[in-house]
Amino acid sequence: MQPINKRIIALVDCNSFYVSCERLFRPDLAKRPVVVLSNNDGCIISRSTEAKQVGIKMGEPYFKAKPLINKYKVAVFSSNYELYGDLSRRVMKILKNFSSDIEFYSIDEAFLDLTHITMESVEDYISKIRKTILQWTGIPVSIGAANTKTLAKVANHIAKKKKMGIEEFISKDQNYIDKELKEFPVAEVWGIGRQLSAFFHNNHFHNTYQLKNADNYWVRKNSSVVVLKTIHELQGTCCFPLNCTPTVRKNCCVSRSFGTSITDMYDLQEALVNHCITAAERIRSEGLIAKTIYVFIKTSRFKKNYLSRVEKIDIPMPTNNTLELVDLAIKALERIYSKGHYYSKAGVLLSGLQPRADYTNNLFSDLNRNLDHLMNIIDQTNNKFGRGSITLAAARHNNQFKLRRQHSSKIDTSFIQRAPVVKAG
DNA sequence: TCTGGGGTCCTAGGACCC
DNA sequence: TCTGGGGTCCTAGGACCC
Repeated sequence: MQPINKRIIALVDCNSFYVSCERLFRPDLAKRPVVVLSNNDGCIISRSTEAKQVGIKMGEPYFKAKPLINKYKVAVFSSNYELYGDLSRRVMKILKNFSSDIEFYSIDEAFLDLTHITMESVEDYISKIRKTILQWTGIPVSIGAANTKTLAKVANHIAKKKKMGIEEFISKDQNYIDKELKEFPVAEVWGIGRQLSAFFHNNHFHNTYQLKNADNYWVRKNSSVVVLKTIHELQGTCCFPLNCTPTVRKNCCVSRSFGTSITDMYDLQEALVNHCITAAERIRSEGLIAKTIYVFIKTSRFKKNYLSRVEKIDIPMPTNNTLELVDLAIKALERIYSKGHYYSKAGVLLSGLQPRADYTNNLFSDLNRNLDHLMNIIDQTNNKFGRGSITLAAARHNNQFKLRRQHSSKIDTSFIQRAPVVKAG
């Protein structure tokens, strides 16, 4: 029996999003291979189709990919999150016009509930979405539509290979979908990563159609409940509903690798203070307070004598106050620091987050009121005059920690001073 | 020389309690 | 002193996602 009112879910995914953002201001790169690098110009995190075709792999370290990059004259960009964030907001804003039920899944992806569209008009509708985004922002997207998120993901993968950039399973019969699933590698299913695909491969599941028909009991016994849900989703039963109201996050982590490794505790302290300031600002902007703070430092895991240390401190009175958090972070660092190691990364994780408004004040809460007020003033000032206009002395800026960012386009479409200049005539 | 950063959820195992 | 069963909570580690 067919369930009544089967959902129609579309997945809109921006093609090679970071690369597409950079290309907006570099039309000369439209047909050339392009890659975007992670922080510190470390790894390749976005590739144009042409870059994929010449064999550059996702996540590959930049220095390892350099021979190919030179050989094929690949254009290289450092990541520019101000630009990507702004373009993402523009794309999402357009999507809201097409459905009010929308889950913003990542910087370049969103699930839309299109149940209000008739089955017959789904193809036209998603095609219209695609054209509108391309016309209004210049960003190419692929769209897949199906009854469940997992199938919409499959459809999206197929859409990526089609010229029109769309694929829908809504008006198609089961034979059509099964035929596509037989061609679809298990490793590409949403929720099946490296370990699980190896596991299924070893157990003779070679395509997604076979996975879809796997024995439930066997799967539950030998794998996890998440995989079982994934299989139900492949069969067309919704197990991962759309999450349209953003939930309060549970953690906030700020960490960076250093441009060059450091040994001195006060250098580590300076980096951690900066991360702590960022993390505190972030949770304040979301109206949250933290119950626990973790501080971690580590040496390079690619070198000998890898060292990774973490210290957890439970905060007696949950807070989002920079001064208190920085104080705790410094204490934590003093406990875990040991001399003579070359540290390559440090970070702060604020955990047990809860809305400030939900927290019941106690006898000592009044003590914090002045500090809260101070934080408000600092946040307002920094919003108005730019980040870091007011900061802590302990966050003094040392160039040593500056990220390597040698290939940045430096364009920021949300900040007029950094908009590109066009000269006429 | 050079190897990102930020999330979520599940599971197993230990501590503790009745 | 030893023993059983059942429950909760926490944590670390693993797997996944983008």
